Amino acid sequence: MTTEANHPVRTTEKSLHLIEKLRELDGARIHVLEDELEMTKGAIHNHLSTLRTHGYVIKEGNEYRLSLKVLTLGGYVRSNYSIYQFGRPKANKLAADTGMLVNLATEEHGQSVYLYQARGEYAVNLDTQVGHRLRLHNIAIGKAILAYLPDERVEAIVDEWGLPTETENTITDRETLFEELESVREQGFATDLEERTEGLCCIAAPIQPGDDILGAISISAPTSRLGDRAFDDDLVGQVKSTANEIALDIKYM
Amino acid sequence: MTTEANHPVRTTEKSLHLIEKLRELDGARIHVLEDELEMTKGAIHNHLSTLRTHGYVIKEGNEYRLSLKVLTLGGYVRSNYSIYQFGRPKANKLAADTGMLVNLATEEHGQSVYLYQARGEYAVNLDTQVGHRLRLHNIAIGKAILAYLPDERVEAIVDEWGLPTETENTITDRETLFEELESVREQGFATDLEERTEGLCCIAAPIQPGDDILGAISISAPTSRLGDRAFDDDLVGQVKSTANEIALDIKYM
DNA sequence: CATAACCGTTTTCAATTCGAAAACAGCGAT
DNA sequence: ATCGCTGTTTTCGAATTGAAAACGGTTATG
Repeated sequence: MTTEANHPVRTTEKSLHLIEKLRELDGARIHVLEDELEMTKGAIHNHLSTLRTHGYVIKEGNEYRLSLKVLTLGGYVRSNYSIYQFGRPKANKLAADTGMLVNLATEEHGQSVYLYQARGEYAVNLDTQVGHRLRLHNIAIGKAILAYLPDERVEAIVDEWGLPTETENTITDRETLFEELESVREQGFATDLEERTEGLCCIAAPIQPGDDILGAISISAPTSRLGDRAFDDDLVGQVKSTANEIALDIKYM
Repeated sequence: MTTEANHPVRTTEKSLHLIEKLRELDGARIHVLEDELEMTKGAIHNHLSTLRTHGYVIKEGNEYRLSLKVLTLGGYVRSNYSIYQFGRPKANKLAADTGMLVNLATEEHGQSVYLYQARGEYAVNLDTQVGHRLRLHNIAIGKAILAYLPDERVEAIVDEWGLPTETENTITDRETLFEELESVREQGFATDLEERTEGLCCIAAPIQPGDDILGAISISAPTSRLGDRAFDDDLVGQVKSTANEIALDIKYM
């Protein structure tokens, strides 16, 4: 899967590098960018002015930074995902019913991308936010997605992103991963037992209205809370049926 | 306030036009873009391939569309706003306490940009979403912001965006607007009584940790519900004190 | 089933445009 | 008042873009 343009537009690439760098540095002055990128200050100035004219960049004093235009754009893109449109109200309900943190995510470029979060009364505060991208192998949402992708796709994703260790519970070899995915398919849901974050567990179910997997929904909670309540409240059942409802809404929309 | 680059990078502008168009059309094929933009298909192909290499565009069959990379970027930009960082937990609490829809917004380019929404138990479903941009003159959040901007800034914003009618309650002349803003300053909060949307009312308070106004927080509810509960629950007081808490958190962070 | 129409991709090369370098201007510090 | 630092502007040679045409793959049509 090579995505090299065979006739790349170099000028556009320079602008994109500039955008990346502004993000990385949370804004910067021109002479700083001059050191970071291989461009002269005259060129940087031209690019930044152009991006500014079009509303992508804001200048405060001599500091340039990305504007909220990207947030606006991102909102538009997100609103086209049926899993977001139909999943949002269901995620709200699941959060209200369980009191937990509910996540809605899809797959892009072999990563999970968080589309929405709903917070119940006792929702944990996590490092994950809308737009964040995580690897798929060590989170419940990720494994719920991987389980319903073709094997060769999973192989390619593991090739690209690896199986890096995050906690002592992280799955780090392919064989174990494929066994796990098989058991996800048998059970219809995936779990994350402190595989990415110490003390945090998740339960996820796939959202699959047709042949293709569109994403997954999960609940996250501290290990103690999930352990206590998982069976009493049939949390697994709630997550699975929410995922099913979303899938049905999408299928017959 | 002219933001014309005096040496614009035309190639970058072409890519940006392409991005805008993809957003507008929610994705498109090359020959459609050829009709919409003044570019040949060869050029469009080069630009799209370049944007794709860098992850901004996705190709599905022969259809090109914007990827979630912009959502990711937008998330990073948003997380740099202190009003978001500190306002998010407070907005969650206000939503839980009042059961309503809570909005957090800032100003950019003379518009309001929604940074966050928190949903209480009885929150209305609205057309506003994170990232959306609205005019300032006919929403509570907007007037709460305008009231604490310098007069000449307000004038400039009205010059740029006008005071278009949305409902019969919309303020449409400058004099009334400035009177309203004066009363917002006296009272320390702003209201929207069906000025943008029939049947919807809002209460907003400014977030101003220092000399500059950073944004505002509001609650939205159907006219009937707000009317019933506004006085009983001292909703105005709750919104104002939440705004104050956020401002203090930011000031002494 | 053959053929045509259509459309995305590639190639070539002339015209455009970009940006390196240098000069300028504005601000802050000394 | 002067110097130094940086952002902006200008100029013009060099790099790159993209118009046009050819190609090739896919879908529609007779």
